[in-house]
Amino acid sequence: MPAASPAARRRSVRGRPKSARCDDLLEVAASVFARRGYRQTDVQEIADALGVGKASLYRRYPTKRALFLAAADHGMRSMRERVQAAADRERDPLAQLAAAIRAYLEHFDRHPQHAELLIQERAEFRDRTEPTYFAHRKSGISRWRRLYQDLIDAGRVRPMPVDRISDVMSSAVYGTMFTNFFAGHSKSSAQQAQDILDVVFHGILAPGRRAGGAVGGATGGARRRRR
Amino acid sequence: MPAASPAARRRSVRGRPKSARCDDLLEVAASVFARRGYRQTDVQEIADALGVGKASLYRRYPTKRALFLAAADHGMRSMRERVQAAADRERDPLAQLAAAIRAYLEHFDRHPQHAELLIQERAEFRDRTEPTYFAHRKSGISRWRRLYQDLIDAGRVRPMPVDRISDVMSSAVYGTMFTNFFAGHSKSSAQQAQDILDVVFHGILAPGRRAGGAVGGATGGARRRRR
Amino acid sequence: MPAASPAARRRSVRGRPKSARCDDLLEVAASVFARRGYRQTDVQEIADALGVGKASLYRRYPTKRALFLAAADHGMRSMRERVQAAADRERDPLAQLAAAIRAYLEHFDRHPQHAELLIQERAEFRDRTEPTYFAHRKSGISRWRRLYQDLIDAGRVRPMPVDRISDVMSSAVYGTMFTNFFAGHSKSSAQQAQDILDVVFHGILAPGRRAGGAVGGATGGARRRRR
Amino acid sequence: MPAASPAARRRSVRGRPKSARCDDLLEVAASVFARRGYRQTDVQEIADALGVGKASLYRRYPTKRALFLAAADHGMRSMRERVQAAADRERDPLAQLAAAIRAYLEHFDRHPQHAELLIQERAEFRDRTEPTYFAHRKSGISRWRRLYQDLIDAGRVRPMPVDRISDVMSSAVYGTMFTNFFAGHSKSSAQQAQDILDVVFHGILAPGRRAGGAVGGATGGARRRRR
DNA sequence: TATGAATGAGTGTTCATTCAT
DNA sequence: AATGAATGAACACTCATTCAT
Repeated sequence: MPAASPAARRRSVRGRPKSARCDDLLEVAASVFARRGYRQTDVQEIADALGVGKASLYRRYPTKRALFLAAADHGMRSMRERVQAAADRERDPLAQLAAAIRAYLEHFDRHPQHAELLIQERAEFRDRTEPTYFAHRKSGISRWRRLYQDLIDAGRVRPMPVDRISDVMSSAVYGTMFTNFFAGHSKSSAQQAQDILDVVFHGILAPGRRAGGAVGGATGGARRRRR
Repeated sequence: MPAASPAARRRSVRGRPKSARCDDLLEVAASVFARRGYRQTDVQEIADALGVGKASLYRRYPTKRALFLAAADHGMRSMRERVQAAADRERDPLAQLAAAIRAYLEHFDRHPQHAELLIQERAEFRDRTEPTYFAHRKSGISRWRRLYQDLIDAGRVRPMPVDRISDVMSSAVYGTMFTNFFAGHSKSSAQQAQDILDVVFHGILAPGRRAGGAVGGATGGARRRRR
Repeated sequence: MPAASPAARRRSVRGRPKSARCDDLLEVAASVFARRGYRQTDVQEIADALGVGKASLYRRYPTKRALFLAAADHGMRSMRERVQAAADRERDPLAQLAAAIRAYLEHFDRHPQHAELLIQERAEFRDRTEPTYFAHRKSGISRWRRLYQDLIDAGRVRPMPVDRISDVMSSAVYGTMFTNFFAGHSKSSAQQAQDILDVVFHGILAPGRRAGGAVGGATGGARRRRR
Repeated sequence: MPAASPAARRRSVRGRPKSARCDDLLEVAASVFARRGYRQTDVQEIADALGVGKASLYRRYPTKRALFLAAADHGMRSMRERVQAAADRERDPLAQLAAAIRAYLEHFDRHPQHAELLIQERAEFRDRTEPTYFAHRKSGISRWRRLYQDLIDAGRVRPMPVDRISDVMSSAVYGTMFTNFFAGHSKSSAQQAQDILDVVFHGILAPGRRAGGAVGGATGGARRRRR
């Protein structure tokens, strides 16, 4: 189908489910929102980028805000799918974890607009009951909590509250993503994933000195069971 | 005040003297910007909060943007001072690190508006060559890199690239701060600092299993098996 | 309307059709600008006078300045058309000249706002490369220069540089218009035209004394006696 | 007195009558108003140019408007003085007229800011009962009307209403001044004065054809008494 | 008196949203 | 249904004038 006119193209998909075109729409919207920022984005720009009239956009999404949030949700959903799929391709739990982190960093690396939208969302819609990202994170986190618990039960991970693992791991990954986004990459996503895992798996203290630390030790609920 | 020259003295009393305190001004501006968001904030609101005329603000800061950036810089500066001071109160390097992390998390806990401004800045001024936060971070990071190297030299931390420690630690702390900010606290800042240190110092793997991991091995290489 | 193609036809009815008449718009704008002055005129006032929204004006003219200049150009264009038409109705060259002057003065008499805009333009847009009036004047002057030359060739006008006739005539007419505008009329436009023509055609010196004047001699040179 | 400091200079004229410094002040104000336009001129700019505080200006002139009008009046007064003086230096009435026109054009040539202020005044203060220029003109015109009448009585100027001479002459001179101002000079002021006088004194029609004109002739009150 | 600081009232321009085809 | 025109509500910034030394 070489170079159909927009009108013809549109006609040719008549009857196709809306969702396909809707995905395109949200991708385009995400790009524009990310490139220009929410406030700087004129709805007309998105309409132009899509080759449709402005009012047609308003037909599908009642407000600019709704359009933006749909685009943000779409980005998060596609990220989660990618991460899930990457994890599912591995068998070993630790390998699953590694794959997930890699996939996560790589996703935002390849789709920085999705990271941008997280920022924009927070900046503009501080009132939203739950930010898109954390809504998704919460619903995705249980898989990993289960995984951590299984590893502890299997003796591969030392006994400790799964919350602690989960929180630190999430923060490290999340912080890396934002740092990349804000300040640019210094290393590849794969290398960054390696680094996180090396530190989180093995710690940084020299083996012989582990027990004696004045900090990070048994105090404050971080009571290590082993001595 | 060692006897100013008559001319200088006269100049100093010419006209109506300045009135408002500059630090207060930036604190108030930061609060309003954080509460309402950059775009939603009418400069008039800040003027009202200060009890001054809008034009008086424009006398000191030529644009809304300049006022905002001054407030953001002010917030970062005060955070850094607090963190430095906390670290300086400790003697042991690991204790310094712990104190710094605690102070960092506590600062943003007590002054969430400073975190908010980081978001707002990114959302509105994507073009700024270097975001405030990272400008400050870069200039503050060297202290910690030296500290990590000293710990390695002293045999207290196992040999590894200081970059790796620095990046993971920074990301974990930064990610925790943003998570707190976006999704609220589940634990106290002190506890969160403990958790980070426990994981980063000791790792999560059970001692017996450390060497054999298929992933997260100690090697620096990005030995990716797939792709 | 010879059967537009379906595509063109469809495009032509896309969206809400334009409504307001452009000439009316500029006439109204000219009146308001003239009545209140450029700076004192709030664009809203023009919109109100037209019964449209302010933003609708900005749709057609991107800035207040552009709107003003369009109104000024419109005024000059309509003046020139009127003058041309009046001259074209006459056959004899001298009668053409008389008709043109009369029409010119009458135009500004009936549309004083067009004179006002010339003043306003100069006052506000000193930087404009060429004032509207003189751009129009330059392009209209050649007709008259040719006419003067023909009259000299035909022996009806005494030999002299056409520039001199053209400059003095233009200035007299232009000065009369501005005087009327600033200070009000003391006579009808037709009478003023008569007066100018009487003086410029016949001079004021008594016939017998013509040759001997100490000043204003017929020579082209700037034979200044002093300085 | 080589290069006194502003303060010293000011001190050195203490006791001197106000008017001298007032003239300087108005000249400076005129320059700034002319260079930037009335609206674009910030009172601060004039204060800076004078090396005084803004409030000190407000002490002498209660409003920006009053300051401007004083500057405009000052410019007109100095023009009239110059023109009067030039005319007074001549003995022959026609030479007086010539000298006055030359002086007038030369004044605005050398002080274009005075022309600018006439424009600005009209643009900004349309409500002023009588524009500065015409107030001055009216009070200065009687001299010339008397002069024209004397010339008619003496038989040097053909019998005609003095109004007609006065109006056409004034308009030609006024129009030339504005044309120079708006569109730049094509000739020297002295040459322009010559041209005006040549045309107004001798007319442009060839001597033999004078009587027969279809226009500019005896109609409309312009009834030439001589045949 | 002379001054610089302070400010309130005013305005050009934008754009999300609605309307009329 | 689809579209471009129309628009009201909003807001950053200016500056003549006043105020407090």
